[in-house]
Amino acid sequence: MEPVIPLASASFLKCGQCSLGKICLPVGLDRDDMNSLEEIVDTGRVFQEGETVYSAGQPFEYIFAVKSGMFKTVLNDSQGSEHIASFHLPGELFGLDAIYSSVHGSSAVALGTASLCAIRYKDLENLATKVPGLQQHLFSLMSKEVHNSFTKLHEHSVDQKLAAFLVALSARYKQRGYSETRFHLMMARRDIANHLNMAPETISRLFKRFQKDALIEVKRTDLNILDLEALKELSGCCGSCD
Amino acid sequence: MEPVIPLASASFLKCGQCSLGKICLPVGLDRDDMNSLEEIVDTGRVFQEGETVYSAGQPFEYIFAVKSGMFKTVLNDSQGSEHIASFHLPGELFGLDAIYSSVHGSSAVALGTASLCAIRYKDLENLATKVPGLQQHLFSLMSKEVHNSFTKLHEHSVDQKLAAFLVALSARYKQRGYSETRFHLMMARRDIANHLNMAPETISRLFKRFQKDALIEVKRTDLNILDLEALKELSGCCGSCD
DNA sequence: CGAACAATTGAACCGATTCAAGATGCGTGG
DNA sequence: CCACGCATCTTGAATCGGTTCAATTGTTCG
Repeated sequence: MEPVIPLASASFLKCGQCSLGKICLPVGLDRDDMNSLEEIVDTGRVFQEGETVYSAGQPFEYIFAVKSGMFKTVLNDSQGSEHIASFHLPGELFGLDAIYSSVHGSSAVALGTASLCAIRYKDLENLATKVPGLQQHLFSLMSKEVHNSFTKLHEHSVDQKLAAFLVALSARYKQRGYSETRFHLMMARRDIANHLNMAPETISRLFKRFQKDALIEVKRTDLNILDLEALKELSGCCGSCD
Repeated sequence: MEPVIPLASASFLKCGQCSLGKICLPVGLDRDDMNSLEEIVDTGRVFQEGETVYSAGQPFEYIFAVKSGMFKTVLNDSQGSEHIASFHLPGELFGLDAIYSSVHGSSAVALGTASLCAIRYKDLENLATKVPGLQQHLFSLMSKEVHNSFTKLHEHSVDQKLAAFLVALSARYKQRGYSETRFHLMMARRDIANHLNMAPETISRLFKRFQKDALIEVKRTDLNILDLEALKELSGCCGSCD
C-alpha cells in the first residue's frame, strides 16, 4: 500500500503556485488525501501592513508559503538595529533559516495586506522521507538560497547591488508567471536601502540615474524594466543569473 | 527488517569528526554496513596547494567532507574577477550550493596540502530518505548556512566584518574540538580580503589596530585571540553568534 | 486643508580603496 | 650559514564612492 501523500492536493499547493507546487503535481494524488493535507497545511491567514508572522526568539514550528502580498524577514543585531534579510513574493517559502535552531533568529512582517499558508515543519519533514521528490525539492530550494547568498556577498558597488536586486526580483516574478519587466516594488525605498545596506538617499540617486540611462522607469512603487540585459550586465551576473 | 544504514560506519564519518558524524553515531550500525558505505564514501584524496577539486561548469556529482587542511570555494563573475565564497575547515562539508543545479557554480581549491572524502550526492539523497535523522541533519546544515549568509549580508564596517570572520572561525574550530582562541589562519591576507570584499591593505591595518587594542595577536598566519568577548561585541553578533 | 511621513536633492564629510614605496619573511643556491 | 631574490605584507598619502546632514518637495491620510 502506497503511503498517503497529502501535500499533493492542497488547493493552493497543488496548482503550482508555490515553491512546493512543482513537486506536488507529479506524485499522484486522490480525493482522500485532501483531508490529511488539511491537517498539515493551514490555509489562509491574512495579515495587515506591519503585522508580524513570528518574532525572533519564538519557537520554530512552521514554515510559510506566501499566497498573496509580500513579507519581509528581519534580523536584529545586538545594537538593536534592524536588517531586512529578504523579501518574500507570492508562491515563495520562508522560515527555512530557522530549521537548524529551535527558535526563530529573525522576525517576519507583512508589507501591506498579505496572506500565507502555514506548514508544520515536522510534518513536512516526515512527508519528505516518504516522498523522495519532496525531499529533493527542499534540498534544492535551500541549496539555491545558499548559492544566492554567496553571490550577493560578492557584490561591490551600489550600482551592482541595486541592479542585482532588480534582476533577481524580475527573475522571481517571471518564475511565478508574472511579468518580468513590469511589477510593483511593494516595499519602501527605505526598506530596499536597508536590505542592500545602503542609504535611502543612494537608492533615490541610483533610480534617477538608471532612469536617465534608460534602464528602468520607476514611479513611486511601480517599476518598468526597459533594458533587462543591460541591468544583468551591470549586476555582474555570476554565470547563472537565471 | 531495518534498512541498511551504511553511512554510519565509515571510519572517518563515524567518529564525529565531520558534519555528518553527529548524525551517524545515533542511528545504530554494524560491521556489515561498512562495505556498503565504502561504496558511497570515497575516502582519502589528497590535494596540494592550489589544486582544484572541481571547477565551475563541471557536472555536480559529489559533495565533499574535509579531512585535513583547508579548501576554499571560489565564484567567478562575468568580468572574470574571482570571489572566495567560503573557507572549509576539517570536518566541514562543501559543495551543497550546487545541489539545485546540475553543474557547479563555483570552484573548489585546496589551500596548502589538504585531503577530503567524496560522497556521491545521489547516494546521500537516497540514504536520507531511509535515515530520517540524516535528512534532518542535512536540512539543519543547509538552514544554518542560509542563516549565516543572512547575518553576513548585514555587516557594515570593515571592523565588524573582520571581527565577525574571526569569531566565526573561532566558533567553527571550537565545534571541531580545536582551540577557539589559538589557530592557524591558513589563508593569505589577500584571500581574507577577497572573501570579505576588502582591500588587503585594510586587513593589514585592521590586524594592527586589533593588536593595539589587545583583541588579538597575529604573527603571519598564527592567530591568538586575546579578548573573544570584545571581538563578538565588535562583530555585532546577531543574537546567536555561537 | 494641514499634519506627518516618505522621497528627493544638494553640499560637506568620512571611511575605505588605490597607488606607490618600503619592510619582512621565505626558499634557493652559493 | 649567509646572501640573494621573489612574494607577501605593511605603511603612508591622495583619491573616490557613498554616507551623512540639512533642506525641499511630494504624497498620504485624518
